[in-house]
Amino acid sequence: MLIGAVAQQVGISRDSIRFYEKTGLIQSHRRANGYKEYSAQMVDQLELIKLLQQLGFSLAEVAQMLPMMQQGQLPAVQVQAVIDEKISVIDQRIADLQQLKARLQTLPIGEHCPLRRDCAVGS
Amino acid sequence: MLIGAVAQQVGISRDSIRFYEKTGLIQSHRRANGYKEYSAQMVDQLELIKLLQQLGFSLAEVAQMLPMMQQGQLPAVQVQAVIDEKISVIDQRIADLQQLKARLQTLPIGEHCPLRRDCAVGS
DNA sequence: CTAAAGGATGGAGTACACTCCAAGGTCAAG
DNA sequence: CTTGACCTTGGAGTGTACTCCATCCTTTAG
Repeated sequence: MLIGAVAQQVGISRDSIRFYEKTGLIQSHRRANGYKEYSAQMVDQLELIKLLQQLGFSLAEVAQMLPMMQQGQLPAVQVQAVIDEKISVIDQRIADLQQLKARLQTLPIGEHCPLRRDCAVGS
Repeated sequence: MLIGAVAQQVGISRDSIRFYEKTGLIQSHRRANGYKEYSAQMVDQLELIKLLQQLGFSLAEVAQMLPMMQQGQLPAVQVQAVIDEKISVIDQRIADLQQLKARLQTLPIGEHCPLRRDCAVGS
């Protein structure tokens, strides 16, 4: 596939893809005419990148996680350590989010106010 | 408290605090000498800001969430809608993180490789 | 009285992740 | 053989969130 098709399928811009390539996050090969050619797996890979980013990982972190996730078979011991570390980051983040959610849910929202003029509604 | 003490307690820079103030996220009042004075609650507030940011909310979003969270008594209906929206964002984020964690945990890490030369360990 | 440790301000600079633009090449359709 | 849609590169510009710097003011210790 060419860049435009990939961009459309993943739902990101061509410029983002070019940017990722420039920074070495992804690779492509060239057609005879100089156009970049992307495989179907690239769509998956870019979707993964997109997801990881939405979850708050920086591109540097994504670059670290990608090779672990995209391959079917993985090196070993040291990689497991990195994965464990990422998992604990994720666990912490989940815990924080749950705590935040609880905090939001238990806010005392009073019958107070609905339409009274002594009620200062922000906006 | 003065800015330095607050910064140290929260674990952020004075410049960050000044930046938050410049953008209207927080407020302080002045001492007679022109120095900014911060209350003890400001420490809590800044810790909340820090947490929300770590969870991936932008300062704009934090600005929207802060007034809801710091007050004891809240306006009402429309605010509840905003809170519900934030909670669903949080739920989605938790779900994604859990899925990602599962994906990381089920990666096929082979006995493959530990110290063989045909093993391409990234770095 | 002076020096050091803080505080204030304004403005420039930085890192990250794009985003936009200009100038030009490629290719299928009419 | 031109038009239009798509591709290329390089480089400039943007938004967010700081970070650093220079210059100046205030307060406390010696």
